[in-house]
Amino acid sequence: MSTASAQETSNLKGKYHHGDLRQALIAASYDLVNAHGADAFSLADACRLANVSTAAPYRHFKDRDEILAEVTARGFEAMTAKAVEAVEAAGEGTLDGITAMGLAYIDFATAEEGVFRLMFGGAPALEDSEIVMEMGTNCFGYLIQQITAYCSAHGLEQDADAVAVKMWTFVHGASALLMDQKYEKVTPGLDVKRMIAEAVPLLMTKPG
Amino acid sequence: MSTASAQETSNLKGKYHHGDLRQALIAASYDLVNAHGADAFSLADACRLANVSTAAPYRHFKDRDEILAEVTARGFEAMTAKAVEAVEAAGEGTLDGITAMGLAYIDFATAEEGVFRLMFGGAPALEDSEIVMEMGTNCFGYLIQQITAYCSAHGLEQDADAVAVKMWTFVHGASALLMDQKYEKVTPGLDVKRMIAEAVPLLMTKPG
DNA sequence: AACATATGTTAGACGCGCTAACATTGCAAG
DNA sequence: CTTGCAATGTTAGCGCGTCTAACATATGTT
Repeated sequence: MSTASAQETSNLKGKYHHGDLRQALIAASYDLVNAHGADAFSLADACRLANVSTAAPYRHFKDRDEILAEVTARGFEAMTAKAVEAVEAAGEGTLDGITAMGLAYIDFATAEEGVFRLMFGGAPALEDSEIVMEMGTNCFGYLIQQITAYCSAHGLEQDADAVAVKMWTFVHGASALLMDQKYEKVTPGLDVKRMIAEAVPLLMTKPG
Repeated sequence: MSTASAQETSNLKGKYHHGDLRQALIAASYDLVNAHGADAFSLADACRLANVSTAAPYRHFKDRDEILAEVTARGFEAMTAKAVEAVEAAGEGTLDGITAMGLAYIDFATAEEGVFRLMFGGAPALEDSEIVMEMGTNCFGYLIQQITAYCSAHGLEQDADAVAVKMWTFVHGASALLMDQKYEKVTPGLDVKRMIAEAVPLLMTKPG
């Protein structure tokens, strides 16, 4: 989702109606959030990137939060795409595929840290957005699908939902701690990929 | 009897030089961060709570981040205390104790959400603080201690560090997703305590 | 060509972080 | 006790950000 073209689209001739300011602002905001975090993100910066005045965004968005909600939605979109791609490469309905999906989640979190934090940062205004919520369930649904496929293919009778929740929990925790560099401060030499690969089968086994 | 007016919450008597503004500001900030999140936290609000002008804090703190660092440190302190207490109640070096520590972690996250988010929100200015870092390692060290005790008592030869990291990862992920109410949106009836109680033994078993 | 609509601009209100200059209090030494 | 200094608090004000209102320009429909 890297869009250095945020300016390109705006500079068509000396136009003074920007080609598609809405998209340009979303793209610019996405990059800015990734670069400096959502806290430090300012609408004004996005405006400078798009070469418009600071009042221009309000023709397209209600307020700052509405742009961030849009960025959040793009984030879920991108993450889901990355996860699907990873699974397809490693094999659908396989343990490798499921592990790969977890790793893709973590990769996304570290590669697009700012946006990931926004997606899971608990800004109440964003949580309510229809589109954001739908994207989230989509992504999780895909995980359940993979686990169900694996279980039924191997005659396991685990509750796929329960397994999926544990998996998500673990992978999300790893993402968060990785981003915060908490691991390094506490267990310096940790191999995260290996940890995930170990934990996935463990969480797959039936408890009790 | 009550000679003093009603405004003695922050201080003794109607003093013009606030008794201990530094502590009062930290306490006010702690509460505000918990109430509205670190993003929405404004130094000005804390000043109003303490009945001082917005310039007063700068006699005690370099800038806003320095107050937040102090709040963060208090957070780690409180969390560690809660964890230790929980372990001692459930039994040191036992599986129940270890599980209880995980639950205490989650309890803290949901009860003091704003501060927890601050502790793990990845504000780079705060990460460097000596005191914050020390508090973090303290808390993790205690977990390792418990796991080591349990393993040696039961003749298990797992790497306590590896187990501890997995446990922390899982519990931290659960905290994050709980705070964001992501579980409710995806698996409505989830019993989180039960999930933790199931996952702890699984993560304790040796991989491979 | 002319109007209506969409889109962008300038001006400005308001709040926040932070600094500088000024005021007051408490403490210590004469 | 008084005097003077250091600590602590206040008022004014700059710069920046969000957002609104009034004004200006492009687009396209008739």
